[in-house]
Amino acid sequence: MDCSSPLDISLNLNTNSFDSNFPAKLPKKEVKASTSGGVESKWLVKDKSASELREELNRVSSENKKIKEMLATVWENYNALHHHLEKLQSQKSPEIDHIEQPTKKRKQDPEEFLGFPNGLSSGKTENSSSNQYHHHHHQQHEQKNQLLTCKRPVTDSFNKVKVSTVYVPADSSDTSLTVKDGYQWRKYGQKVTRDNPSPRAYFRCSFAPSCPVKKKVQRSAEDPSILVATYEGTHNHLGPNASEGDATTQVGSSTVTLDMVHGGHRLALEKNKRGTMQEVLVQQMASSLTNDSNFTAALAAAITGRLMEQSRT
DNA sequence: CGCTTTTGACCGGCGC
DNA sequence: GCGCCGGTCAAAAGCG
Repeated sequence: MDCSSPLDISLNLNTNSFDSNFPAKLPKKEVKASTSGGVESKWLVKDKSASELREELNRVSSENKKIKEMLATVWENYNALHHHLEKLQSQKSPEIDHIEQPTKKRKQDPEEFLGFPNGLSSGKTENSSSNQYHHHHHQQHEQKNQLLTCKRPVTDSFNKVKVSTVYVPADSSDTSLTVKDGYQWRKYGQKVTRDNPSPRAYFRCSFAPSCPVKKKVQRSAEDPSILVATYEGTHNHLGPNASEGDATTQVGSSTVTLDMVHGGHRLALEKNKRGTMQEVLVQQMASSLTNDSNFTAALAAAITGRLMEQSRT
């Protein structure tokens, strides 16, 4: 995994200062030293209003504590979800299909679509998908619809087309719907969908037709700074720049590896129907943390870094 | 000149 | 059957 990133994504939410006795213990001089610029002079000048400062410090530290707790909860939820998912995958549970949502809708909402049960592995080990492609994409299409609509009973074709969803932070001013993942893609269509003002781009692997993989990229309706890439199928060749199965995403100068295959902690935020509650919880927490998209992005990057760190140890 | 992207047309599934 | 919608096709334009 390539997680060396030029981007500074250290969890800079005062987690370094999460030492429980941080606020009480810290002498004012240290506070002064740890702050910078104009803020520093402010601290110096207001030396006499120490009680005010202490109050503010306490307030900030309690906020930090809350954030820390939230992150811990997110992490717990993530782990729980992850374990659950692994269990399901190992069992190849057939009943995964008929959980909730007996929706009569023709198609699921995009956000629901993102909660695709099969979404976790881009299938490095799965190569049966390539077999069916030369029957043409109709079959694939059928299977996909089968999956989407939950209309028919589960058959063993269920697992043939791997679908995974990857959330990639991207500059919201960047209108190009490109997610660099080490593979070469050829765009074959673009559509504006009903539930999302931003268009959806359709890509095929440039190795097509021998490689059946397709991807859809669309800006998240909720958070325009996030690109949602949906991969369908499995590459039957090695990627030109990346190890197979890893989606190495370059955002600006930073490189974030989105490992969708290995058992370790994944960076991609992926939804599972059974994990929807957790996901919603996470999102609510996230939105309650801030309305500032910059903060959100920084937080996401920070969490990503932490997850990566832990997954390596 | 060949490859890629753009974009309107077309197709098939689905709900009403 | 009709209209809506997502997905795909394919001709034209763009680009190196």
